[in-house]
Amino acid sequence: MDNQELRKAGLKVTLPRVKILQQLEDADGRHMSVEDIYRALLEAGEDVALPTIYRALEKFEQAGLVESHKFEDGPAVYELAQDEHHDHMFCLDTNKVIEFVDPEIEKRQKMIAEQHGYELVDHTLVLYVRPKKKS
Amino acid sequence: MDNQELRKAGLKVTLPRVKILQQLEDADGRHMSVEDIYRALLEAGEDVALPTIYRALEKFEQAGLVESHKFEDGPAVYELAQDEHHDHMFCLDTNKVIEFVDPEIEKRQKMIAEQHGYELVDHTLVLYVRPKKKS
DNA sequence: ATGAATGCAAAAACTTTGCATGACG
DNA sequence: CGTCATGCAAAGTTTTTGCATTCAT
Repeated sequence: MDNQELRKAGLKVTLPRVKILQQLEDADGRHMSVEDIYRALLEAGEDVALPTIYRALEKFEQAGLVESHKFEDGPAVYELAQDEHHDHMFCLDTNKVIEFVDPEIEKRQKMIAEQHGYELVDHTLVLYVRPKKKS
Repeated sequence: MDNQELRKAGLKVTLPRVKILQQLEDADGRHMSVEDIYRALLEAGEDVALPTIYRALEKFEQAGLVESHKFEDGPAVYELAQDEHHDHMFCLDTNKVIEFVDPEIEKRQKMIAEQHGYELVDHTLVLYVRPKKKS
């Protein structure tokens, strides 16, 4: 099943790639770092080298299968690409990541870029938040 | 004059700190990496160690004197803190950085955080753009 | 068979830390 | 003077690269 995804993306189907993709699927929305994937595979008895994971994810991203993000400091994290674009909210207390979309914000970004004579290629928007304290 | 800024911020006024702050002032809006500052100081005949620059900027940022940003990959870049908050547009062709503010986007960010039960502490918004191609 | 992917080791890029010395207040 | 900043060297973290071997098609 992953094989189809990879093949469809024009990527050679190898065991490491299938396993890495599976990890992201099993993560079911949670964002994983390369290290996370590496350790998860180790525990599953699969021994995949770190550079392989970096290279696979790079390919996956180029193919549009996954997206990477960098929150605050720390390593890049990866998630399966979803149908609709979304931005992220990062909770500074719990490190929890929440996804959201705001059509109005999206629209204005495009508008602002164009007002400056540019074409909007991509954007990153991360809201750093804390649980609202009840007063 | 920088001395006042530093003193006012409760920071000990040392030669390296003054020189570093000067570089950011001379940069006049352009964002500088630690390496940029380091080399600029070297060329100016000032010999300041890299860790000193990192540590000084860390202090400056805590004191609200400077802001740091990370665009795509590459090193963190620093700029003098300005009165009003702003976001950034990063040109993928020229690496030029353009600053902008959109009150509507600001408002909606806050709203979205609150709708999810959070308090908006900070945010990063970077538009990655390319010069509009004339068709 | 051929080109691409892997694994290993090594390096690169950026940043931080430990510790002895020196400077600010 | 006591404390904090500095410089140096070394290490830490994350990511990339070179190269020989293996694998997919």
